[in-house]
Amino acid sequence: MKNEIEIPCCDFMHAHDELVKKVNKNMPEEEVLYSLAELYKIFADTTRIKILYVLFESEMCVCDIAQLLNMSISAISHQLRVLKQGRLVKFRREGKTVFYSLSDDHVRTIINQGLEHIGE
Amino acid sequence: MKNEIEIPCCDFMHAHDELVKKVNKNMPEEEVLYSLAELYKIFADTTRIKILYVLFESEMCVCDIAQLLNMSISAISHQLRVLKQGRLVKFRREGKTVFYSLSDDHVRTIINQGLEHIGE
DNA sequence: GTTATATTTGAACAATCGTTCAAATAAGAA
DNA sequence: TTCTTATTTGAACGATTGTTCAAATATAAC
Repeated sequence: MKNEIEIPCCDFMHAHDELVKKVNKNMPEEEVLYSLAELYKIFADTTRIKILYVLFESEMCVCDIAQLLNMSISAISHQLRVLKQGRLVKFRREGKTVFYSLSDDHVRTIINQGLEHIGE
Repeated sequence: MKNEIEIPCCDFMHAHDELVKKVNKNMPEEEVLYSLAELYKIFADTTRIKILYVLFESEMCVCDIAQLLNMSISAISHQLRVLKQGRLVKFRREGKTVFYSLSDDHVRTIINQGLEHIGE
């Protein structure tokens, strides 16, 4: 069965006008929605979550993180770049070594809320 | 340059033993890490975030959501299934119509923390 | 039973993602 | 300079993802 143009299915909206207005008013800009989704994408991978857990304890260099997680330097470096771009970690160089650390506390809060949700 | 087996790169760990123990102690089980990543994957898409924002206001049927977001019924239904499987939304049937609503308040908290992070 | 409406589902598709591998930097030591 | 170490980067690969399309249910009305 084919839909008419513009009207996907229902003959009428169940939702009344006032509610529709309210939804449209509170819906964030497309740009904000995109940034939000991008942020959660960063948390949506076990390797990156592991890296964040490691950095909960202390700043650490790429090589130590790789050894702790038993993964290749390259894989960790690629993921640190993603975390860096999302402003979830910051870094400082000391000679040949680069030390990474958490950039703020939202990371802990978001992870803790996630844990609360799944631990029901 | 090729790595030795088991040792990815550094000649020594910068991190001392006590710290390594602490990291290993606080690292959640692989299963928990997987569930966490799965949860954030659900938030990692603008369409699903939009659906959640719509449901912040009121329970709503599939068709109304589709019209509000100007998307196909099928696309919305597929995403509602993902949200349902993640226990982020619940539903009730009323005749031919299925109404969806938020299943708990972690959703709002997680989205608000995300907004705080990007809004700096 | 048939018909119409609301929703779900499966297959297909392009697009995106995470890791590996190899090569390229960056910085200090010789 | 050359050598070694620590990290980054780009290309390639298979794996996963979101949407579309078409077909399948589910429920109510006739």
